[in-house]
Amino acid sequence: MGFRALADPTRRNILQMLANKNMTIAEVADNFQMTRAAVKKHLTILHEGNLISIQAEGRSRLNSLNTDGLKQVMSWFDYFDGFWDEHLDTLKIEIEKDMQ
Amino acid sequence: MGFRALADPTRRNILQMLANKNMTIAEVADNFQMTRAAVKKHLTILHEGNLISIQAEGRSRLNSLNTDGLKQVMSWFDYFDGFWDEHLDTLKIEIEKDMQ
DNA sequence: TCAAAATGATACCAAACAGTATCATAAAGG
DNA sequence: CCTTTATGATACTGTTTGGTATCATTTTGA
Repeated sequence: MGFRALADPTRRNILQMLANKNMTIAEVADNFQMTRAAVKKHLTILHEGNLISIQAEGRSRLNSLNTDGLKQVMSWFDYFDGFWDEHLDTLKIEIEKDMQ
Repeated sequence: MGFRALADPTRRNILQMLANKNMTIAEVADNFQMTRAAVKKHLTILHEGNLISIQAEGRSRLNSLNTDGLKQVMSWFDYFDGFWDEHLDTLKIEIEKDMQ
């Protein structure tokens, strides 16, 4: 699953950047302190996690969000859909607060 | 963020188990091959990621899902809400397929 | 065609991680 | 009390990860 790709804050940051604009490796790297090679590794991991697409254009690679991959990760949480209704933890806490 | 806690498949598995039933450490460990100590480490990481709550009961610890933490992680994806509308990648692909 | 630009690839390192093994506590039950 | 049960804590190990440094490859433009 793409969850491993989401574990690193730099990679989550990259995804948010790519939501606003498709960027080459160099462009992405400009937004970080680390070397371009390190950024490229992150992009590779994001690609392996199906969270971004990489399109070759001449000598550069244009990175863009992979909608399907993101949605697929999000859909993991669907498993808990039934849970939200059954266990209203937050509500219970609020009620207990009121009773004090 | 709790994303790191979600990176490991064992931990995602544990969360799904806890969605059905609150369990002690030993109970959770019964569902895996690894040692109880290893499972407990995973539970600790899940707790640090605010994805589960641990309630002491006598000499045992009852682990349960932390609704708030889960929702918080899910809400990270809200950042991309606007993206789904603007970039209909999947739709575009389908149209291109039809035109062939 | 040659140098710069963009990336690929690889070796390397320190830190983090998953897991085991082992011993120490704490609480229940008899 | 004493033993069992459930957990805490720690040391140790192999692997992965995030990052750098370095060199190779490909494309572009003068």
